[in-house]
Amino acid sequence: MISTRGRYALRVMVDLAELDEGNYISLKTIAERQNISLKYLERILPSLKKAGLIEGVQGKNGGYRLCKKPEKYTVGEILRTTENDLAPVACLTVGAKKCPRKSKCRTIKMWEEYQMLTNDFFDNITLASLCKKQ
Amino acid sequence: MISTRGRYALRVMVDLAELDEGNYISLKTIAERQNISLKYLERILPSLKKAGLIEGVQGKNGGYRLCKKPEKYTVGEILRTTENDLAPVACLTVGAKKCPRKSKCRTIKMWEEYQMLTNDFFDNITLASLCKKQ
DNA sequence: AGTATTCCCTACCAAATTAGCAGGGAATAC
DNA sequence: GTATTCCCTGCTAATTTGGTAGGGAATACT
Repeated sequence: MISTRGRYALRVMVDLAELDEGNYISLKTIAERQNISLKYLERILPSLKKAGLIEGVQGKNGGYRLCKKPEKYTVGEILRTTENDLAPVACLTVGAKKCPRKSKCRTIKMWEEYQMLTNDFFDNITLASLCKKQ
Repeated sequence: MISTRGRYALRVMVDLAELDEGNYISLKTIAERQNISLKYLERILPSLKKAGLIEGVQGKNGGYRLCKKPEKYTVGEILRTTENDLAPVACLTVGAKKCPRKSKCRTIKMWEEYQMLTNDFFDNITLASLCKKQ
Protein backbone atom coordinates (compact mmCIF):
# COMPACT_ATOMS: atom_id res chain seq x y z
CA MET A 1 0.00 0.00 0.00
CA ILE A 2 1.22 3.47 -0.90
CA SER A 3 1.91 5.49 2.27
CA THR A 4 0.72 9.02 2.92
CA ARG A 5 4.34 10.00 2.49
CA GLY A 6 4.22 8.96 -1.15
CA ARG A 7 0.78 10.40 -1.71
CA TYR A 8 1.80 13.72 -0.16
CA ALA A 9 4.92 13.82 -2.32
CA LEU A 10 2.78 13.32 -5.40
CA ARG A 11 0.31 15.99 -4.32
CA VAL A 12 3.13 18.46 -3.82
CA MET A 13 4.50 17.70 -7.27
CA VAL A 14 1.06 18.19 -8.80
CA ASP A 15 0.65 21.46 -6.95
CA LEU A 16 4.06 22.71 -8.03
CA ALA A 17 3.15 21.82 -11.59
CA GLU A 18 -0.14 23.66 -11.45
CA LEU A 19 1.38 26.80 -9.99
CA ASP A 20 3.76 29.01 -11.90
CA GLU A 21 6.54 26.75 -13.04
CA GLY A 22 9.29 29.30 -13.18
CA ASN A 23 8.98 30.76 -9.72
CA TYR A 24 9.94 29.26 -6.43
CA ILE A 25 6.96 28.32 -4.30
CA SER A 26 7.31 28.22 -0.53
CA LEU A 27 6.37 25.09 1.38
CA LYS A 28 4.14 27.25 3.51
CA THR A 29 2.00 27.97 0.46
CA ILE A 30 1.82 24.33 -0.53
CA ALA A 31 1.06 23.23 3.02
CA GLU A 32 -1.87 25.64 3.23
CA ARG A 33 -3.24 24.79 -0.20
CA GLN A 34 -2.96 21.07 0.39
CA ASN A 35 -3.85 21.18 4.05
CA ILE A 36 -0.79 19.19 5.07
CA SER A 37 1.39 20.00 8.07
CA LEU A 38 4.29 22.25 7.07
CA LYS A 39 6.64 20.41 9.38
CA TYR A 40 5.76 17.08 7.85
CA LEU A 41 6.32 18.40 4.34
CA GLU A 42 9.71 19.66 5.43
CA ARG A 43 10.60 16.06 6.10
CA ILE A 44 9.30 14.72 2.82
CA LEU A 45 10.62 17.27 0.33
CA PRO A 46 14.31 16.63 0.88
CA SER A 47 13.98 13.15 -0.59
CA LEU A 48 12.46 14.62 -3.73
CA LYS A 49 15.29 17.12 -3.88
CA LYS A 50 17.90 14.46 -3.28
CA ALA A 51 16.43 12.48 -6.17
CA GLY A 52 16.88 15.51 -8.39
CA LEU A 53 13.17 16.02 -9.01
CA ILE A 54 12.89 19.49 -7.53
CA GLU A 55 15.21 22.31 -6.60
CA GLY A 56 15.00 24.44 -3.51
CA VAL A 57 16.35 27.86 -2.64
CA GLN A 58 16.66 29.11 0.90
CA GLY A 59 15.90 32.54 2.18
CA LYS A 60 13.25 35.10 1.63
CA ASN A 61 11.28 34.58 -1.57
CA GLY A 62 12.82 31.16 -1.74
CA GLY A 63 10.99 27.88 -2.07
CA TYR A 64 10.82 24.91 -4.37
CA ARG A 65 10.22 24.46 -8.06
CA LEU A 66 10.27 21.68 -10.60
CA CYS A 67 13.47 21.00 -12.53
CA LYS A 68 11.71 20.18 -15.77
CA LYS A 69 8.34 20.43 -17.42
CA PRO A 70 5.47 18.41 -15.91
CA GLU A 71 5.22 16.30 -19.07
CA LYS A 72 8.76 15.10 -18.44
CA TYR A 73 8.00 13.56 -15.04
CA THR A 74 6.47 10.16 -14.55
CA VAL A 75 4.50 9.19 -11.47
CA GLY A 76 6.79 6.19 -11.24
CA GLU A 77 9.93 8.20 -10.63
CA ILE A 78 8.15 10.24 -8.00
CA LEU A 79 6.74 7.27 -6.10
CA ARG A 80 9.97 5.34 -6.25
CA THR A 81 11.71 8.04 -4.22
CA THR A 82 9.42 7.44 -1.25
CA GLU A 83 8.04 3.94 -1.75
CA ASN A 84 11.13 1.81 -1.63
CA ASP A 85 11.35 0.96 -5.32
CA LEU A 86 7.65 0.04 -5.47
CA ALA A 87 8.54 -3.46 -4.36
CA PRO A 88 5.47 -5.57 -3.59
CA VAL A 89 7.26 -7.84 -1.11
CA ALA A 90 10.11 -7.32 1.32
CA CYS A 91 12.53 -9.62 -0.48
CA LEU A 92 12.43 -7.43 -3.61
CA THR A 93 13.43 -4.20 -1.89
CA VAL A 94 16.82 -2.77 -2.69
CA GLY A 95 18.63 -3.55 0.54
CA ALA A 96 16.94 -6.90 1.16
CA LYS A 97 19.02 -9.73 2.52
CA LYS A 98 19.17 -12.77 0.33
CA CYS A 99 16.25 -15.11 0.98
CA PRO A 100 17.40 -18.62 1.87
CA ARG A 101 14.25 -20.07 0.33
CA LYS A 102 14.63 -18.31 -2.97
CA SER A 103 15.70 -21.36 -4.98
CA LYS A 104 12.56 -23.26 -4.05
CA CYS A 105 10.25 -20.27 -3.80
CA ARG A 106 7.11 -20.75 -5.87
CA THR A 107 6.04 -17.14 -5.84
CA ILE A 108 9.11 -14.99 -6.45
CA LYS A 109 8.57 -14.96 -10.20
CA MET A 110 5.01 -13.75 -9.74
CA TRP A 111 6.13 -10.94 -7.42
CA GLU A 112 8.80 -9.88 -9.88
CA GLU A 113 6.26 -9.74 -12.68
CA TYR A 114 3.93 -7.73 -10.50
CA GLN A 115 6.69 -5.31 -9.66
CA MET A 116 7.43 -4.82 -13.34
CA LEU A 117 3.75 -4.34 -14.08
CA THR A 118 3.53 -1.76 -11.31
CA ASN A 119 6.56 0.20 -12.45
CA ASP A 120 5.31 0.05 -16.01
CA PHE A 121 1.91 1.37 -15.03
CA PHE A 122 3.23 4.35 -13.09
CA ASP A 123 6.01 5.06 -15.57
CA ASN A 124 3.39 5.64 -18.23
CA ILE A 125 1.57 8.35 -16.32
CA THR A 126 3.06 11.81 -16.57
CA LEU A 127 2.78 14.43 -13.90
CA ALA A 128 1.16 16.71 -16.48
CA SER A 129 -1.65 14.22 -17.07
CA LEU A 130 -2.63 14.49 -13.41
CA CYS A 131 -2.89 18.26 -13.49
CA LYS A 132 -6.09 20.16 -13.90
CA LYS A 133 -6.68 20.75 -17.57
CA GLN A 134 -6.04 24.37 -18.43
CA MET B 1 3.32 -3.94 0.08
CA ILE B 2 2.06 -7.46 0.66
CA SER B 3 2.54 -8.42 4.32
CA THR B 4 4.08 -11.65 5.53
CA ARG B 5 0.60 -12.59 6.60
CA GLY B 6 -0.53 -12.65 2.98
CA ARG B 7 2.63 -14.31 1.77
CA TYR B 8 2.37 -17.01 4.43
CA ALA B 9 -1.27 -17.62 3.53
CA LEU B 10 -0.26 -18.09 -0.09
CA ARG B 11 2.58 -20.44 0.82
CA VAL B 12 0.24 -22.55 2.91
CA MET B 13 -2.19 -22.78 0.02
CA VAL B 14 0.58 -23.81 -2.36
CA ASP B 15 1.78 -26.41 0.11
CA LEU B 16 -1.71 -27.81 0.60
CA ALA B 17 -2.06 -28.02 -3.15
CA GLU B 18 1.22 -29.83 -3.58
CA LEU B 19 0.48 -32.38 -0.87
CA ASP B 20 -2.23 -34.97 -1.23
CA GLU B 21 -5.37 -33.02 -1.99
CA GLY B 22 -7.84 -35.46 -0.50
CA ASN B 23 -6.34 -35.83 2.96
CA TYR B 24 -6.30 -33.39 5.80
CA ILE B 25 -2.86 -31.99 6.49
CA SER B 26 -1.97 -30.80 9.96
CA LEU B 27 -0.69 -27.28 10.49
CA LYS B 28 2.27 -28.81 12.30
CA THR B 29 3.34 -30.45 9.05
CA ILE B 30 2.95 -27.24 7.08
CA ALA B 31 4.73 -25.21 9.73
CA GLU B 32 7.74 -27.53 9.63
CA ARG B 33 7.86 -27.76 5.86
CA GLN B 34 7.52 -24.01 5.43
CA ASN B 35 9.55 -23.10 8.48
CA ILE B 36 6.87 -20.81 9.85
CA SER B 37 5.83 -20.64 13.50
CA LEU B 38 2.93 -23.00 14.16
CA LYS B 39 1.35 -20.49 16.49
CA TYR B 40 1.44 -17.77 13.90
CA LEU B 41 -0.14 -20.02 11.29
CA GLU B 42 -2.90 -20.83 13.74
CA ARG B 43 -3.77 -17.16 13.63
CA ILE B 44 -3.68 -16.86 9.86
CA LEU B 45 -5.56 -19.96 8.77
CA PRO B 46 -8.93 -19.09 10.29
CA SER B 47 -9.31 -16.19 7.87
CA LEU B 48 -8.78 -18.55 4.95
CA LYS B 49 -11.33 -20.89 6.43
CA LYS B 50 -13.78 -18.11 7.08
CA ALA B 51 -13.46 -17.07 3.43
CA GLY B 52 -14.41 -20.58 2.42
CA LEU B 53 -11.07 -21.37 0.80
CA ILE B 54 -10.11 -24.29 3.01
CA GLU B 55 -11.82 -26.65 5.40
CA GLY B 56 -10.46 -27.81 8.74
CA VAL B 57 -11.21 -30.79 10.91
CA GLN B 58 -10.27 -30.95 14.55
CA GLY B 59 -8.89 -33.91 16.41
CA LYS B 60 -6.38 -36.62 15.74
CA ASN B 61 -5.61 -37.08 12.05
CA GLY B 62 -7.36 -33.80 11.48
CA GLY B 63 -5.96 -30.80 9.70
CA TYR B 64 -6.76 -28.63 6.72
CA ARG B 65 -7.41 -29.30 3.08
CA LEU B 66 -8.48 -27.36 0.02
CA CYS B 67 -12.15 -27.16 -0.87
CA LYS B 68 -11.59 -27.36 -4.60
CA LYS B 69 -8.92 -28.21 -7.12
CA PRO B 70 -5.86 -25.92 -7.27
CA GLU B 71 -6.79 -24.85 -10.80
CA LYS B 72 -9.98 -23.38 -9.42
CA TYR B 73 -8.27 -20.96 -7.03
CA THR B 74 -6.88 -17.61 -8.06
CA VAL B 75 -4.09 -15.86 -6.19
CA GLY B 76 -6.36 -12.83 -6.11
CA GLU B 77 -9.02 -14.45 -3.98
CA ILE B 78 -6.36 -15.71 -1.58
CA LEU B 79 -4.60 -12.37 -1.18
CA ARG B 80 -7.84 -10.44 -0.82
CA THR B 81 -8.65 -12.38 2.36
CA THR B 82 -5.58 -11.02 4.11
CA GLU B 83 -4.65 -7.86 2.20
CA ASN B 84 -7.67 -5.64 2.66
CA ASP B 85 -9.08 -5.86 -0.85
CA LEU B 86 -5.67 -5.19 -2.43
CA ALA B 87 -6.33 -1.47 -2.17
CA PRO B 88 -3.29 0.63 -3.07
CA VAL B 89 -4.28 3.60 -0.93
CA ALA B 90 -6.17 3.96 2.33
CA CYS B 91 -9.13 5.76 0.80
CA LEU B 92 -9.94 2.76 -1.41
CA THR B 93 -10.20 0.22 1.40
CA VAL B 94 -13.60 -1.20 2.17
CA GLY B 95 -14.32 0.61 5.42
CA ALA B 96 -12.65 3.88 4.47
CA LYS B 97 -14.27 7.11 5.53
CA LYS B 98 -15.23 9.42 2.74
CA CYS B 99 -12.34 11.68 1.73
CA PRO B 100 -13.27 15.37 1.90
CA ARG B 101 -10.86 16.14 -0.92
CA LYS B 102 -12.23 13.52 -3.27
CA SER B 103 -14.02 15.93 -5.60
CA LYS B 104 -10.84 17.85 -6.34
CA CYS B 105 -8.45 14.92 -5.99
CA ARG B 106 -6.17 14.61 -8.99
CA THR B 107 -5.03 11.09 -8.28
CA ILE B 108 -8.04 9.02 -7.23
CA LYS B 109 -8.72 7.86 -10.79
CA MET B 110 -5.16 6.64 -11.13
CA TRP B 111 -5.35 4.69 -7.88
CA GLU B 112 -8.62 3.11 -8.94
CA GLU B 113 -7.12 2.01 -12.23
CA TYR B 114 -4.12 0.61 -10.43
CA GLN B 115 -6.35 -1.33 -8.06
CA MET B 116 -8.19 -2.83 -11.02
CA LEU B 117 -4.93 -3.70 -12.70
CA THR B 118 -3.72 -5.37 -9.53
CA ASN B 119 -6.84 -7.42 -9.03
CA ASP B 120 -6.81 -8.38 -12.68
CA PHE B 121 -3.21 -9.52 -12.48
CA PHE B 122 -3.68 -11.73 -9.45
CA ASP B 123 -7.07 -13.03 -10.58
CA ASN B 124 -5.42 -14.46 -13.66
CA ILE B 125 -2.92 -16.57 -11.76
CA THR B 126 -4.22 -19.90 -10.52
CA LEU B 127 -2.93 -21.65 -7.46
CA ALA B 128 -2.08 -24.62 -9.66
CA SER B 129 0.21 -22.51 -11.81
CA LEU B 130 2.34 -21.74 -8.75
CA CYS B 131 2.81 -25.38 -7.84
CA LYS B 132 5.83 -27.43 -8.72
CA LYS B 133 5.25 -29.04 -12.08
CA GLN B 134 4.51 -32.75 -11.65
C1' DA C 1 23.57 45.80 9.74
C1' DG C 2 19.35 43.84 10.97
C1' DT C 3 15.24 41.33 10.29
C1' DA C 4 11.91 38.32 8.29
C1' DT C 5 11.55 34.50 5.59
C1' DT C 6 12.58 30.18 3.99
C1' DC C 7 14.88 25.78 3.40
C1' DC C 8 17.55 22.48 6.08
C1' DC C 9 18.72 19.09 9.67
C1' DT C 10 18.37 16.22 13.76
C1' DA C 11 16.17 14.36 17.51
C1' DC C 12 12.17 13.00 19.49
C1' DC C 13 7.40 11.07 20.12
C1' DA C 14 2.75 8.79 19.78
C1' DA C 15 -0.22 5.77 17.48
C1' DA C 16 -0.93 1.99 14.64
C1' DT C 17 0.43 -2.17 12.52
C1' DT C 18 2.88 -6.35 12.16
C1' DA C 19 4.71 -10.51 13.70
C1' DG C 20 4.54 -13.69 16.94
C1' DC C 21 3.89 -16.08 21.75
C1' DA C 22 1.21 -18.30 25.58
C1' DG C 23 -2.33 -20.73 27.47
C1' DG C 24 -6.06 -23.15 27.42
C1' DG C 25 -10.44 -25.25 25.39
C1' DA C 26 -13.06 -28.47 22.31
C1' DA C 27 -13.37 -32.06 18.95
C1' DT C 28 -11.84 -36.32 17.11
C1' DA C 29 -9.28 -40.94 16.28
C1' DC C 30 -7.45 -44.66 18.22
C1' DG D 1 -8.84 -42.02 28.28
C1' DT D 2 -5.18 -40.10 25.85
C1' DA D 3 -2.78 -37.90 22.15
C1' DT D 4 -3.55 -34.99 18.56
C1' DT D 5 -5.31 -31.30 16.29
C1' DC D 6 -7.99 -27.15 15.33
C1' DC D 7 -9.85 -23.16 17.72
C1' DC D 8 -9.99 -18.89 20.41
C1' DT D 9 -8.49 -14.99 23.22
C1' DG D 10 -5.33 -12.10 25.17
C1' DC D 11 -0.82 -10.35 25.37
C1' DT D 12 3.70 -8.37 23.80
C1' DA D 13 7.78 -6.79 21.33
C1' DA D 14 9.50 -4.68 17.30
C1' DT D 15 8.80 -1.88 13.47
C1' DT D 16 6.69 1.51 10.69
C1' DT D 17 4.08 5.52 10.07
C1' DG D 18 2.81 10.06 10.77
C1' DG D 19 3.96 13.92 12.91
C1' DT D 20 6.20 17.58 16.28
C1' DA D 21 9.95 20.53 18.23
C1' DG D 22 13.79 23.25 18.08
C1' DG D 23 17.18 25.33 16.11
C1' DG D 24 20.59 26.53 12.26
C1' DA D 25 21.95 28.57 7.73
C1' DA D 26 21.03 31.10 3.57
C1' DT D 27 18.87 34.82 1.26
C1' DA D 28 16.11 39.23 0.15
C1' DC D 29 14.85 43.44 1.59
C1' DT D 30 15.03 47.67 4.13
